Amino acid sequence: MRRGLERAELRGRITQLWRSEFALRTGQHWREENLDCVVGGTSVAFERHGKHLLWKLRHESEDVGVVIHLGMSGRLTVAQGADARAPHTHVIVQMSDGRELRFVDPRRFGGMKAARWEELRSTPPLVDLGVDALDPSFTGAYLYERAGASQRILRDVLLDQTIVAGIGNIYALEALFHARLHPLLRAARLRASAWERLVDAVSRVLQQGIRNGGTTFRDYRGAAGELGMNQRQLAVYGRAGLPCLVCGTSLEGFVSGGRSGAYCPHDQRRPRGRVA
DNA sequence: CAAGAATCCTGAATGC
DNA sequence: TGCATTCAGGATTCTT
Repeated sequence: MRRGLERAELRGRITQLWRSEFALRTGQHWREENLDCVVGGTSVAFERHGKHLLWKLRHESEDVGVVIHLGMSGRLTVAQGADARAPHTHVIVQMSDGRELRFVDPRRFGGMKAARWEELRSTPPLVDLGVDALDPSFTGAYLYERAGASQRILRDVLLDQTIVAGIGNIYALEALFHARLHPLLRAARLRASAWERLVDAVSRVLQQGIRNGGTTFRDYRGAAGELGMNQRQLAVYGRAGLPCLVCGTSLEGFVSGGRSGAYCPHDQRRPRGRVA
């Protein structure tokens, strides 16, 4: 998403902001959305930390930013002002060149908020996030330090954005498969070498996802509206009951914490048989 | 503390 | 065909 927006080269000035009558994510961090403060600003760059997109703007010699989270069904697209608005369009940022950045989100689990750049980086939700999953400082040693004593299952450790930011259910399950680790294994039972393996697998599945333009089951689209292709490469997510692509064993499904998952009972064995 | 459930929403798919 | 139920790339908040 970030790369697609960067490619769109939104270098003009923000002339106006339009919002639908519906709120996006409500809750502590998004309460003071302050979106109107971007009007008059000029786009500088799009950055990212985990699943949070950061739009950096210059406004009267001051750095201002917008944090965007797509939630489950959020989409950002760059459109011409005259283009028809998709259903569930909730925010439109109009640019001086006639283009618009549009936030479309049927379920409204996504969020947007604006503030001065430094404030944005030093307050929730950004300040609560762990290291980015693709940052070189995300290492086996780091994960061991943060989760090595935890009784939580590995899948949930990977989903905890305060430990490592940027991994969702799909990529967590895929990474565990590639690291040959059981998703329901308690974190405290892992050895140092396995943590390294897991970090390596996370990096590989995320980079593959980016190369393939994202994973589109239903809602995800790139900045130009294009579909992702990564759903074709998934080894375990959504494949419970189907044969493992490596060994042919029927993949096992599970539900934990209200979220479903799958793994190969042959390739992702539990070290000592006991599990969650 | 941490694990689990309920919650915020809509739409697609499935079941009867 | 129509209506009800279930489930979904997420995160927060409350309860146990």
